[in-house]
Amino acid sequence: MGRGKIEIKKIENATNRQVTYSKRRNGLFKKAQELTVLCDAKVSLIMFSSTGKFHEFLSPNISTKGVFDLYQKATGIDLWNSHYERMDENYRRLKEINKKLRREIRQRMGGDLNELNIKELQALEAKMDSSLLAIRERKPPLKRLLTMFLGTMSSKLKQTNTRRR
Amino acid sequence: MGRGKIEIKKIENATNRQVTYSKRRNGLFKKAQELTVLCDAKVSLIMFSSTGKFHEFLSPNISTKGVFDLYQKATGIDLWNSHYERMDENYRRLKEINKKLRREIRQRMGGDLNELNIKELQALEAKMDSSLLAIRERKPPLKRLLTMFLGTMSSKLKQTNTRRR
DNA sequence: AACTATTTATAAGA
DNA sequence: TTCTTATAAATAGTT
Repeated sequence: MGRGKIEIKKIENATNRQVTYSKRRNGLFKKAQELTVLCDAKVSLIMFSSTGKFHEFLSPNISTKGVFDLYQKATGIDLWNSHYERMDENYRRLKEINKKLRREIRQRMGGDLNELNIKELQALEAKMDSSLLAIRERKPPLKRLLTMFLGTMSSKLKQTNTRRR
Repeated sequence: MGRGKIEIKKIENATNRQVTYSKRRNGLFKKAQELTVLCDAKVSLIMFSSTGKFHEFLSPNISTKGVFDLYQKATGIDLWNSHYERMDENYRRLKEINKKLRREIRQRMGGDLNELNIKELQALEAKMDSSLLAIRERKPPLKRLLTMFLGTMSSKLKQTNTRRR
């Protein structure tokens, strides 16, 4: 639609490409706007030019985060999922490390201090287990789990260090 | 563009609205496709009809995740923000724990084994530092950092356990 | 889902 | 960039 028909292939001249991008971007935005109003639709249109310039259109009364959430519901692709999978994986790894540390401590040291450490570690593990249960139900941030784990670990170390002095 | 001019306002008749949505949606997708090819642009177009039906167009050689990452860079609105903040925070906490563990080991044990551990831990820490630098530049998954840390930790423990037997 | 009279978008030029 | 305008393309109303 113009003075001549054009083939749909990359415009090699960078200036022409830029001009066409600018014109057609406006056209696309206008169409998106019209669709939004005419059909009461939600539209998210995000574009990056070949030079990396960013432009977006977003229907009123929706946010990018909102689109993102709807997208996940619609596609079943949970972009946050890998996050929680990693959390689980890290939890298992921490637990494994925990076991090895406990074994190492048992091998290296004897006596009440060792026993106390084991008890503390067991209590920690129970805490982590229940915490993980809660997380699996409601998926709160990783932060909470690690804060709990590291906080307990930290105070344990402080105690044992103090005890030795 | 049609038999008559229309006003841009919500089409009240639900059937007409649906028909228009379908027609214009196809038009928008075609335009998005053409823009992608002509201008070598990256386009993400996500739409939800008034009845909640989902449709999307995505330029080849980009993912929805990729668009969101670019979106964040462009806008400064970081939807994954808390994720990476947590990663940084966890890194600092792990490093702190690391220091405490090293101090504890130094206090509890002496000899070559201890020196070796310190060297290994220092090497680990250097690895983590450079890894974190890379992460701050390119933001790869948390997994990579932790896998590196835990993997090294794990093999270190295996070595020290074996050495004792 | 097709058709087609019209409106709208836009390619090329200024 | 912005405007102009001849022409291509999209689509509103109809079948």
